[in-house]
Amino acid sequence: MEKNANDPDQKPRRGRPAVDRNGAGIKSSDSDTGVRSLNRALSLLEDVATQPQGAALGDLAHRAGLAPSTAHRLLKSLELRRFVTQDAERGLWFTGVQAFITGTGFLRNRDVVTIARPYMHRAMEESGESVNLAILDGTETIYLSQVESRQMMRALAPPGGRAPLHASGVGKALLSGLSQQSAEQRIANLTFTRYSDKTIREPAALIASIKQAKHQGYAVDDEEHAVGLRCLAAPIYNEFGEPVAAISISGPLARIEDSRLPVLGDLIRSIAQEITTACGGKSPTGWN
Amino acid sequence: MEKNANDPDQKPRRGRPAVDRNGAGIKSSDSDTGVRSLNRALSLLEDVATQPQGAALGDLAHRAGLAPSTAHRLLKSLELRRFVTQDAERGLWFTGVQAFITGTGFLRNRDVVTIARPYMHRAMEESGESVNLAILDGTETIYLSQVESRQMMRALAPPGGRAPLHASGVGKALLSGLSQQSAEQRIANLTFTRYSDKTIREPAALIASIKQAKHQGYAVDDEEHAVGLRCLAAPIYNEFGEPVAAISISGPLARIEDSRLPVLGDLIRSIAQEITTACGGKSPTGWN
DNA sequence: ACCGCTATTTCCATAGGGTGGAAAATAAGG
DNA sequence: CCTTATTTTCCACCCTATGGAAATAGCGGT
Repeated sequence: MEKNANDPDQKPRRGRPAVDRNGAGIKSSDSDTGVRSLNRALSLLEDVATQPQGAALGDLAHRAGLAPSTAHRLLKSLELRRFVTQDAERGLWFTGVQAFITGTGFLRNRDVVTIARPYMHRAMEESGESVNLAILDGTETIYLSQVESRQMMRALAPPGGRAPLHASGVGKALLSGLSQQSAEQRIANLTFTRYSDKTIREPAALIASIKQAKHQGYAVDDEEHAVGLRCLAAPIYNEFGEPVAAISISGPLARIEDSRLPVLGDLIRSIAQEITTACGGKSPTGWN
Repeated sequence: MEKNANDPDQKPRRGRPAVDRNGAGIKSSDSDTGVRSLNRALSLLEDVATQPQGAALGDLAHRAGLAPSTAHRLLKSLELRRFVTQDAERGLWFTGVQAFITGTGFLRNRDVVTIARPYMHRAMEESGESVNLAILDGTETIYLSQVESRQMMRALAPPGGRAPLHASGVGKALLSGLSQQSAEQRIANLTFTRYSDKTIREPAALIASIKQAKHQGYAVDDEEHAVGLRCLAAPIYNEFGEPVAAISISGPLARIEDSRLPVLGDLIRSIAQEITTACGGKSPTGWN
């Protein structure tokens, strides 16, 4: 994915060659490129999606820098296609089914999600904790699917959610799957946001942590993203030995004690290996 | 959801009242309502999402009834926001990350319970019997919500209550939604507690009953849990085709006669299907 | 109960922008 | 090498999205 975004060497395809109109690939905030009404509608759609409690027309219009009437027309148009829904009583706007259905089209391409599903179930059964699958996207990871633990208290990583590379099990696992060079390159672009006292806040420490992860085959997030939350993760490789996804087990500190770390670590590592094999992938051979 | 579509009794909200401009709530195919460019872009987006192998510009334009140049402009605009991605080598279009992220906003708001509610009401009205929603939890099912019948004598399944997998309509419906392998695995762990003369007490009989349920699309509990109580149930699936919940109609033997079984069975099956769709789920494709 | 106040929804004249045909550019096929 | 298929760009026209204003209706204070 995202081949156009970062690959400097793309094979030319048919047709008149595309030309980079705006200097860099910088995403202009709203105007100046693309179809205006579409851009605005997508802004509204994204905004609505980030408001679990529902969003009011006025606020949406204000945040998008639009006149209420314009925002209203676009929302009504989105509603017609079921991309958003309006609450009948309070008039608040929510994300609609069609947006979800369309969005999951993203998953159909990557059969990793489908293939991994039964393995994730098994990992949940064997560990008793929630199991997540995530992919790399720039300086973040994005959760694609989750199998929830049956415990009352359980970790939540809703599909579509994001996690930082430097402060998540899946993030460190994905980094550990890259070559040292690519990993350090990505690390150089990170902003080390602090989430807890234990959050890694400098490149050197992160690189050390990743080296250890690479050595033992799984990455550990020990309350680095949220207090009381521990997480063990391992990378899944494609046929080129590139990490395409990572799988993780996450649960409360109370249940994931020190003594269980090696056990669960080995579990997640071997399951990641199985998924890699099932997908037709292989672990990277060139160890650098 | 869809409160505006079928609920005849909506509370009026603030502002100028909405007026149904086009006679029925009929979704006009493409034009005549809404912002045109947005409609067209959403058509393209939906189309792209249904093409796991990627879609070519020409085909997309043709299917949407657009000039290639127009389709291209809209797609480029969607690409800018990462709602679609273009394969660098072959120029094919795929669903983008942002569509996925935005779409999952749908899950954060409205869960199965909320979405199912109006459908449960309808099922109650059409059947005259109590309607229940339950989820799978280990070797039991848990009732999440109920719409009570208006009859004097009616079945009660209070939210929070539990029912065994082998002796309840919802239990058997949930099992029928699993792959045969997972189902038999769970059945192996059951203790076949006896509730009535008709309670199924051995794995083979349960498997047979579930196979029939899978075949006809709904499960039947014929006084297997309580004497005089009959129950018809069907599974609700998530986006992975996994059964996440089941909906059931339950009432006294006196009212649910043999002749009504197929009728009510079809009712509950089709309503479960509707809820599945409304939740963004899909029936399992790979048959065991 | 009355009266602002605020928020949503509709309407409409305007002009800004989306549209589609055609041309340009390129790869694939014969 | 020439033709065909496909993508991408360009541009003048005219349709359509735009946003201010009006209409409608809760909400809250007095």
